[in-house]
Amino acid sequence: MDFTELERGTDEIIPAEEFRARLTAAQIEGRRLRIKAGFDPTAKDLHLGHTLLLNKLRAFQEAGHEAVFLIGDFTGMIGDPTGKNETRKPLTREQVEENAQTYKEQVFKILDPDRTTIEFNSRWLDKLGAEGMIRLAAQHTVARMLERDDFAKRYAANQSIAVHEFLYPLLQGYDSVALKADVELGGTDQKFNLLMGRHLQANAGQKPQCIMTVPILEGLDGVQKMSKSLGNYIGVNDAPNEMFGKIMSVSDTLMWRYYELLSFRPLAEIEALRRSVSGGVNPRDVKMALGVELVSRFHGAGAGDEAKAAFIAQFSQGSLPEHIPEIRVAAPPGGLAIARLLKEAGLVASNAEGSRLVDQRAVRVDQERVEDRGLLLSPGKQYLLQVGSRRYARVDLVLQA
RNA sequence: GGAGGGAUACUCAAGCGGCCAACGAGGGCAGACUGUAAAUCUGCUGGCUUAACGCCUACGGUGGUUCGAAUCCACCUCCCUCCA
Repeated sequence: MDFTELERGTDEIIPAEEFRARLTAAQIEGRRLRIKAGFDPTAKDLHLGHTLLLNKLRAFQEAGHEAVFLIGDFTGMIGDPTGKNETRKPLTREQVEENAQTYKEQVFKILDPDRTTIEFNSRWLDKLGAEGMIRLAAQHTVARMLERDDFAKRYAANQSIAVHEFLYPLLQGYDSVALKADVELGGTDQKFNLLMGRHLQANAGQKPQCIMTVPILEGLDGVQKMSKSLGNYIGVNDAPNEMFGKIMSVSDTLMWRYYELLSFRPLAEIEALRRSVSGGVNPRDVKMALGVELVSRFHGAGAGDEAKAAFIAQFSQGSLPEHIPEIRVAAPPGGLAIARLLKEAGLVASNAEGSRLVDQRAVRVDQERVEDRGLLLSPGKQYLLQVGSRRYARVDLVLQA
């Protein structure tokens, strides 16, 4: 039996031998395994980091197994403390449900809807009750809980750990018991939680799940993990040109990481690209190819090439972007100061920032660099505003009523 | 329950009566150079204002001392450590 496709791009499989044995046995018996991957609906949008897990889930799906896309609507109200050095503020049930809804639309860009089971963990956790919770908590010790990396660090650094944060891994583990999961997928930072599932399943008399971890995808900065709150993410729902642009802004080093983890190209092909770059090919072009692949994946065939063309036109040839937001702004008869206009147009956050940027020679009106922060623009005309190379607006300056 | 330490801007972190809108670092933004890359150099990084060394808001919260407080005092909230 060939495991390469399922095991590609994973970090750890525990226990590795059992994993293979289980797959083989399932095949022989003609049985489907339940593959669980949980998502925390604490954010509205999925980004490429999440797709690593989804891609993997899909691989299992294609191998004929049952993919369980678990939405942690109950646990989302706690918020997984993983990687955070502070307690998250709990979400309300409404927020969680709203986010869960948008998740569904996004995941089916990757998963096959007909072969995906969507579950919400409130289904069983709501019923658990205080008694159940206590019984669950009794199955683990504080000392072992503190083995978890981020708890250990926070404890050592004199940072607070709220008691309810200990419940998160327990509840996530209990999900595996409730689902009788055969395999659970998660990021490497989830290892502790995933192992908890094994522990609780064993206590419940179930065969403990195998766990598979996938690497954490670095964000655009190349250092911290991709996350919306850090603003270094590429969203599944990002517009094609924006998605392409973000990929192009990634460093050359990080580009290879993205190739490794996000591209569906065979590893041999990626290796060939790498050789071509050391042989003198411009890495920019290789990066564009990645952009085309990813944009097409999320926006349909052809979308990638269009985004590439738009990118070249705007940034390589310096022409204006296709879609420039148009805004109408009212001005007094004597004219409106440039900084204020930038603020009204939403290009800067405050008048002070607008003035600073003018001083920094970052502002253009009708393609002309503005040198004077005292510039007044008179009403009755349309102006093209630019701040830096990325912020644009076309403004209709009308006479104030 | 007792004793002690701490809370400063996006983050870390100085400041301990006026020279503090607050050192420094990181991050971010912008300019130069480029491939919207990296590296590097430079500038900016509270708001408002007809721009000035003007006004307003800001150093966990509330009060107080003082001509003047991030800086001193009291109480409160939260965090951490040790003891019980």
